[in-house]
Amino acid sequence: MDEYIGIIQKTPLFKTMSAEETKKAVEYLNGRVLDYKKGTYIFQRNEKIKNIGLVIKGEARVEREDYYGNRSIIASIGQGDIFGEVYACLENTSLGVNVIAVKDSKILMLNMNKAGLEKGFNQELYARIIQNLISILAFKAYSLNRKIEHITKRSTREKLLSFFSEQAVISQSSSFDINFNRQELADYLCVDRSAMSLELSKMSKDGIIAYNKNHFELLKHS
Amino acid sequence: MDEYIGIIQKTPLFKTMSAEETKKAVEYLNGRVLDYKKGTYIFQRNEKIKNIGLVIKGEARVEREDYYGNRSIIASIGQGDIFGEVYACLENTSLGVNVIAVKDSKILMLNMNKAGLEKGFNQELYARIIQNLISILAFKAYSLNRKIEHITKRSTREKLLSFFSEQAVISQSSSFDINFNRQELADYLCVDRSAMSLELSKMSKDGIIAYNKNHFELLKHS
DNA sequence: TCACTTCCGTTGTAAATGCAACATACTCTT
DNA sequence: AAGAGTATGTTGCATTTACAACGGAAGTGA
Repeated sequence: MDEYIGIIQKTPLFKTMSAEETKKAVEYLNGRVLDYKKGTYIFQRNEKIKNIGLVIKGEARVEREDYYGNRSIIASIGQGDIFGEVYACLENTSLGVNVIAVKDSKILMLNMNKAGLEKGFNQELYARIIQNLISILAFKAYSLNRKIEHITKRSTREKLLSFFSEQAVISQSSSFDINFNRQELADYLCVDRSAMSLELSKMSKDGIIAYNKNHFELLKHS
Repeated sequence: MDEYIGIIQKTPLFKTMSAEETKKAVEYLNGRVLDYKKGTYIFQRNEKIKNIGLVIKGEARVEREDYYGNRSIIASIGQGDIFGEVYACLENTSLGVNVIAVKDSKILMLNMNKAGLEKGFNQELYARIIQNLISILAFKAYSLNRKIEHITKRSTREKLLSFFSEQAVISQSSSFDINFNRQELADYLCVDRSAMSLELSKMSKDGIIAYNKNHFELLKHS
């Protein structure tokens, strides 16, 4: 276990913790490192999970299977990423997705039960873990909310303006850089890349925005 | 305060608690009932909030203001609903929306700081509040995730099938009732109601689904 | 410099969507 | 049963979008 502490420590769940504290925390949470062969299930649909997974080595994939058996990839999970935290915190909800190892992987399983508090563990440390968990969940809800706000806009132009407007507010300036390339931005906003490029051109012609590569500026209009 | 315990107790934050425990819990969380006149701000953009609000009486509205000053309504919050829980749990993120009283309102403000744990409060009770908070946040992330999965589908038909497929999986049956009427379903999936109705007809003609009012059935195809 | 790749913008076309307007069906009240 | 009001289905049309295909620009490595 000790050899992995470096990776473990970097995850948001153990934020603000020293290596020593992380080690203790992992112990509190009943941490166990499990090996999964490429192609095997880590979590399976309809399971009720109580553990959060943390990828120490390898890679996993979250897949959803619909009514017809069609599979679609929801997310890829690499080293240092955690998964299952939402379902592990929902007692009455069984997993709606499969998590599969796409390479031979080592996964740290952490039991997030409230049990820890009662067993005379270091309470201050436990409180920090819980605090971190809350931050992770809150940030997730926050991010998803922002995304939904953009993609619920009906037209490509509105989606772009919604996104740009947010960026402007965040950077407290009418001009800002974005972290997406065109394809990524199109995926994020759920539109076609070329259609988006076209719309960007139009918006520029209409004098609403100006841009150069990944630098954008909102021009004063309404 | 005591007169409101009935309302307070019903919120998810105090789930599984008796009236007596709820009273204690509110005390732990430094609960204060504040009055807001119609039209006044409860929370304002750029604030860093530490309190969760709970509507005891009246009604509030969450609004976002974009770069151009245009306002749009994000949500309405009525008696028994809580708000601000996501931002209150994010230390470094200031509020991106305004919360405004749309009627004269009484709001219970609850301080969710980790402070409680240290001050010799009833630990078991505190743990349950935290557990409830975690459940609320996890459920929020879960719900948003599901919605995003549906609305990121590119066509109306795919969105509908994504939604129906989930309903089928949930009810473990190919036929099920839905809780939305057409307009609500259209809003949820971010499509035009009439276009959606048309698509439903087509899907029925194509033999993919059968439906009557709010009862739907997925027919075996791929 | 020359291939090679990746990213981005442009064009044309077919298809999907939003929108408005109307028709029909259902619900509720009196 | 009548009538009002609401929910749902249908139609036609204008617009938007996705998709495919291409060309140019910029970056990379030999």
